[in-house]
Amino acid sequence: MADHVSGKWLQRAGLAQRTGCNLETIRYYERIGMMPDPPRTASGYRIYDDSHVARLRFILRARELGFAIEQIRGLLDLVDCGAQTCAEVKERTERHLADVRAKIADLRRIEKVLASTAALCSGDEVPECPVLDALAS
Amino acid sequence: MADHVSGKWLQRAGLAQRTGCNLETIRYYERIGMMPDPPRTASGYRIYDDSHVARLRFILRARELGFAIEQIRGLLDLVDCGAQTCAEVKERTERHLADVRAKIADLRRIEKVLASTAALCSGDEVPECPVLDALAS
DNA sequence: CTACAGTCTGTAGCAACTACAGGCTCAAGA
DNA sequence: TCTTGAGCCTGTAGTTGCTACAGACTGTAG
Repeated sequence: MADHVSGKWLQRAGLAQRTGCNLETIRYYERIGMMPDPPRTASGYRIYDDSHVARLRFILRARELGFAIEQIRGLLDLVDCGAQTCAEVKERTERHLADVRAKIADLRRIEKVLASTAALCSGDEVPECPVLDALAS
Repeated sequence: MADHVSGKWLQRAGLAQRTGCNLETIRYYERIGMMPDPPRTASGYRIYDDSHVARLRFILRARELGFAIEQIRGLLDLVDCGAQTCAEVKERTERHLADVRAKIADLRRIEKVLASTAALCSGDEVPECPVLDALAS
């Protein structure tokens, strides 16, 4: 049980540290089947290797780019089957990109309303407020 | 029990219809204390009037502008106490605006990465894909 | 030999809803 | 008058993506 110190394999904390992933999130990904059930030591401790590091990094990068868990699962399924094609992945990426752009558009609309309404505020210690008026109207 | 038809007061579905709010969401807002517990008919049906319509619209508008429930609760608390000042509301609005702008910045970073990576894709029926490479790297 | 850090499991909580199931009530048509 | 069906009631579970705990066990260092 000292090989995880010598670096031959990793325990959960090691995987977390190598990937920047939260400790509990690893277990969560295993539970929902994004990460495989890892082999165990005789006493039940999880054993990870570089393949786990790579897969978890893939998931985390995709999450950083805003892909939903189910979308990432889809990508991983493709790759796991060796069935991925650049055409398919590109299409999925562009669909996701469209979602991202829609969210940006939503937020920019919100930003405009907030900024223009707040700009009407006197900022004085008075009860009347254009922001409240806008919300109540 | 016919006054809600004549328009003197509203039942839950009427309030939902007047505000565009989902039926169940009304009950949810009552449960978490954003909306007051409404008076009831003898048989337990909720009774709403214009004050409920106004308050619910306030909440829904604020939600549309991305305010979190707790922020809205804060604004409503101010107003309910008559303690609101334009200065205070402006400050809260600008804090929220900063959050919105941060989210936009995040999404734009994501958008750039997605767009530039997808642009590298051949889109062909080949297994190699720049998007997958970027995620795996 | 004993601390104590690390791991294990199951479960509960977060935001902000949404959607049932199973039981009442009310108004309208036969 | 009776019945049908829509609408209301309550409690609870599901959603997404984690995060955090409690209580038990294990492994290592002093």
